[in-house]
Amino acid sequence: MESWTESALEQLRAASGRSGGARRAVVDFVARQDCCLTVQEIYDGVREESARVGIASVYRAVEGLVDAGVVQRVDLGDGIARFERTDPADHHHHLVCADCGKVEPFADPGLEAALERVAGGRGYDVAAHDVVLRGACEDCRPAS
Amino acid sequence: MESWTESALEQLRAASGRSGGARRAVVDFVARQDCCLTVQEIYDGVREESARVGIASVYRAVEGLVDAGVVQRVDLGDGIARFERTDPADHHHHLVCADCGKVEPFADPGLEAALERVAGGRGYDVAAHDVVLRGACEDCRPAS
DNA sequence: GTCAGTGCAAAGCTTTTGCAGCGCG
DNA sequence: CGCGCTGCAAAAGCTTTGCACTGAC
Repeated sequence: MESWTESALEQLRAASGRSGGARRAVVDFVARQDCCLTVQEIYDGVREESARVGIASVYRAVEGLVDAGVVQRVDLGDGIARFERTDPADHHHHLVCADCGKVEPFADPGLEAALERVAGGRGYDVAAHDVVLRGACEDCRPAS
Repeated sequence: MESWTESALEQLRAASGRSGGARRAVVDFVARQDCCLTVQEIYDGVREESARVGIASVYRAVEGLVDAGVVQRVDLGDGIARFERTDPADHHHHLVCADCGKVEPFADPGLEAALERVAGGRGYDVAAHDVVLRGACEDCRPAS
């Protein structure tokens, strides 16, 4: 399988012709994440390994990756944007604990099927969908 | 049917004992809306009919209404929070046009059923869910 | 060599907080 | 008639933009 990293860098290069160090560092870091991260988290993570990366470059890199379709934005309701790889092999949505803020990914074929059906039944040409479930996680639930 | 307005004001009063003019104006305005609105839109709308309402009071009123469960926050992916009535009789989700930004509500029983199934199958005690579909609306689609 | 990409800093948004005073209950 | 709600203004995030400079092609 072709690595997501290569594919992402290719997309960026196709879109603009170049790909500097910051973009490469962001792509490399995001490639190793399993779930969505805030820009601040990406910035911190990239800074820890590479260095001398401005947060503005992270925002710009992420924006380019979203436009290229290899990264998607996720809003969990706290007003901070999160981003994660668009990985067809690991399509998932998010469970957010209303109490402790924990975020867990989940996948459900039945849900996806229902979403496909909705998309097909409208005049809309649906390109993407997001689902966020909010509630109390196992740890927070017993604490009544 | 008991009006949503009365119920909302009751909830506010129960939570804090009082309900000043700004809160009443916000509740009254939101009660007449069919879909989600930004805080700025609520502020503008309330200012047009009532007057002398600070935007901070709109934020505070909305926060109280969300805590009371009569209003819910909706994130459509543009980084601006939207709010709408929690109306069990008109449960819906949102279609957002990636091109023109138009927002349309939609409802789908099959999707709701799938969501219930997902919620039931987890250790999570799911209290709410949001679904956002993104794509090109009928008006924007032909314009390739 | 050129010009997109970059880092820093400053500006722009939305949203929150401080505070004196009004007004609901 | 007390205490919470209110409006205004200032502050606090998150995000974007301006600008000179670097480095990829």
